Amino acid sequence: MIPEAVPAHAPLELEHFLPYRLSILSNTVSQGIAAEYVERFQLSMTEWRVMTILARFPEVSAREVVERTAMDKVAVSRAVARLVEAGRVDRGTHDGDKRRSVLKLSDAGWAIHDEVAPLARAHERELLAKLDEAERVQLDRILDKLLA
Amino acid sequence: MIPEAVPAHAPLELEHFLPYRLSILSNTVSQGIAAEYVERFQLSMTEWRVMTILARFPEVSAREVVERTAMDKVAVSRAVARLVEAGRVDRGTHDGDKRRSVLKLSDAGWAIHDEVAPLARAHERELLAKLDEAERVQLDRILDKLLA
DNA sequence: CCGTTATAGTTTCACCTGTAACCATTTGCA
DNA sequence: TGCAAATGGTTACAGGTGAAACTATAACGG
Repeated sequence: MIPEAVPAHAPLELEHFLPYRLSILSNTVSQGIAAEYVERFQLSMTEWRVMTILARFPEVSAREVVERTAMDKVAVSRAVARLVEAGRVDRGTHDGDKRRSVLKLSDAGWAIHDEVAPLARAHERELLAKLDEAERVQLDRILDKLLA
Repeated sequence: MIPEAVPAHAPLELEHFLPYRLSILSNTVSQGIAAEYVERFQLSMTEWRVMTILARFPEVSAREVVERTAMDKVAVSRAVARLVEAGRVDRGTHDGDKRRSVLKLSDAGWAIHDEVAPLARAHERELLAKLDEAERVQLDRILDKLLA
């Protein structure tokens, strides 16, 4: 038996470690977009996410927002409270179930949405411009699988 | 001129919006891994990240950790402070530059590293198992490009 | 040399976040 | 019916986070 050298410890190589790379990429991208609206509209990232859901599915309850965004229910509750406070979202009560809220963008909310959405899309395009068409298709398929 | 209907507003479709999908995926994966060590070792995600850097690049300064992780310098400072406090990292001072710290894992730090690293790798394997070999190669190339 | 500027790292502050406990309402079933 | 369990949503608390200000040391330029 030849004596072994130091057992090596096998450190992770972060630069090839998928969860790490995803985290860096996601943070970079999201913060890049957020930088455009956080200051300009005093709008947090969670608030913006809620707004995008309300834009796409009007008259939903807070619970549906939670389901559709995978955000924490407390985070949604607070984001909605701030949006209502700021006059960007109208909150009503569901007929027949007084627990449920009914949320929708106000005119002011829509105005902000219509300014921010194109900025967000532009960022996405910029990101995707780094890939060729085949790669874009591949990425889409891969994300579908990983998110399933 | 035919009067237009409602101007449409063109809401983002989050479920096809790349930054959003990346964010969901990244959070799911990172939290899945963190769930394994946060409770068990009283170790935060930022502390673990610092440890992985120190495992791979012994004797670095806090600044180098910042550069390699894209983490905030304040976050690193605090994570290091807690790790030192817990006896998992030894902090020295650089010869010839008293501002710089010299960080490395202690034996206790290595022991934790050697337990957590395989768990992290197992999670990565589990995630990648959803893809076939061609897709894994594609994903790697795509991430290289997007992160460049 | 000596004063200005830059750098490594920490502290402070104001805010965001998740967990758990909570309140009000509704549902389910005995 | 009527009461326990479930559900929608908020509040309280105990951290975590980044920006900006601060301290100590080092580098630079006259």
